[in-house]
Amino acid sequence: MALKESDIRNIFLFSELDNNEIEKIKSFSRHKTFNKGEILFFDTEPYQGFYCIIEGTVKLYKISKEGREHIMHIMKDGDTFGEVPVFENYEAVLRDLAKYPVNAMAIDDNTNTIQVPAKQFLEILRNSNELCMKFLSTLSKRLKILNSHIQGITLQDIKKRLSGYILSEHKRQSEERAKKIKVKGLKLPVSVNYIDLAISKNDLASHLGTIIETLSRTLKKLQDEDIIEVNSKRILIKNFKKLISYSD
Amino acid sequence: MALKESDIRNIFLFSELDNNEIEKIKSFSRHKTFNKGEILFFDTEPYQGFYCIIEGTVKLYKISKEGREHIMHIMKDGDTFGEVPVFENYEAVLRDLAKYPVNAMAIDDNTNTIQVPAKQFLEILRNSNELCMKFLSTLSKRLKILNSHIQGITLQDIKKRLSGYILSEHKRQSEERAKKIKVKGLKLPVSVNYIDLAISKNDLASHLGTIIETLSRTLKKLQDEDIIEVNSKRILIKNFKKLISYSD
DNA sequence: CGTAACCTTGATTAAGATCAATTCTCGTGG
DNA sequence: CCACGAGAATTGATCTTAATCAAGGTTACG
Repeated sequence: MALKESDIRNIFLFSELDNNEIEKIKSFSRHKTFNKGEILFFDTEPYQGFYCIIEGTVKLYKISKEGREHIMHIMKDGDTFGEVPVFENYEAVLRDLAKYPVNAMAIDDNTNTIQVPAKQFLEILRNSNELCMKFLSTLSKRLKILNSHIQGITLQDIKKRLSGYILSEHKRQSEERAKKIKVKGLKLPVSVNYIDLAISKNDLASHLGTIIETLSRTLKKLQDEDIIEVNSKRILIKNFKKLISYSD
Repeated sequence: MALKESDIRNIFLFSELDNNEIEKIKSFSRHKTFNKGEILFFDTEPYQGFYCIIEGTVKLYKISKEGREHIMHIMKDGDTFGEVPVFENYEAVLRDLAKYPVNAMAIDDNTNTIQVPAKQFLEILRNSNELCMKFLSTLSKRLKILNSHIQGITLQDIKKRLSGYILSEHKRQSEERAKKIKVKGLKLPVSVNYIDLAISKNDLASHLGTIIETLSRTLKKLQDEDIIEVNSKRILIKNFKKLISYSD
């Protein structure tokens, strides 16, 4: 399947480039599709370039010596990842000495991506202030997310972290729905009081810095307090106020 | 005390700007000095612009509802911080609605800083690809640091985190020494097998995601294993190999 | 040399991890 | 349409790490 221009324009980073630049990026980028469980890259691998997600979900994670996993980020449609080495260790990238900073695995079937090679891309970047500003915005948003991630893990117990996650997912999924209504004209409910877990409970636990048993118990606690109701992948929010009060 | 051009050039971000740009930045930036314990900004405060450290040390931290503190970053000479809102929430900055993302406190006396107002700065940024690239590099380095920070906190116990910190400080202080020899021609020992703690043990504990009692016990454990020797602020490294093996 | 800030050490507690045993869910083939 | 089996999730019992609470010791500095 060939790369479409519209796919590229849906990537936030590239959304405002001119046709000429889009053409260039199309010409040297590779289109790659992954199934659930397939690896995009390991953190031991030589750096090849960054990825953009056209459609699907990718988890970025680290593994400890003992085999424990922690998910740093869940990336979705329109997101970009693995760009850090381009700016952080530019020299190393040019000399093929850089490595990927994390592991990346597809967690949806048919996860559809573009791989953008670093070297060719750098030339476009140097001539496009617009693109630089987009990258600055992207990296800043990521810094903000990592910041609150650290805050959660170091300053909040698991009940609070889970409450925060449910609320932020509710927000994200609402925005997602609003976007679909706007772009595709779909008739979707504007506002709902539930979230649908987009990832497995195992992955959620790993993202919250805990393990699945503890997550299970914590979900039950929130349910026992009549704050949420869990039906497999769907979590109904019955008491927003209390959930917000837990999440700080 | 007036701002000197050489002070500005020592800030990594501004090191390669032309004289004209340096003059502009000088003209609208404010020179501010803080003593130990003084606050640069709180995370509840309206955003005024970012800071550069000419000399001194600043801790960036968050506080939980219960009053526990976690130090995200320790910033030193030449470092910049608080730039994220400029790129992350540009609109909000222009309308004076943005807030600082963390709290910042000086932890050295006579911490000497420049405060750069966001609005005027944005105009220079838009016309300088060079400056954009510098920022991309700065933010990427910070992302990398936050990444390993999360990794440490979620995947390593305190002994490992402490070992890692000692080694990274040893590296940083060695580079610092090398720089001073080069720039000022000082006669310093090129290589030493100790580190001098630049921050209080309380702050170190908070940075490692623990409390001072646990830090104290962990230092003692490493000392009992004959890996380090602690003399108040100086930590002698007696067994690099073991320290490295602990730090992953 | 006195006092406050900093640090160490000990005893106890608590949150969450680990280990182990079921149970639930869902896709596949008979 | 049902039975089977595998992976996912739940639940319980126990263990571990590090936090909390409490007391005493050190250091630095006016």
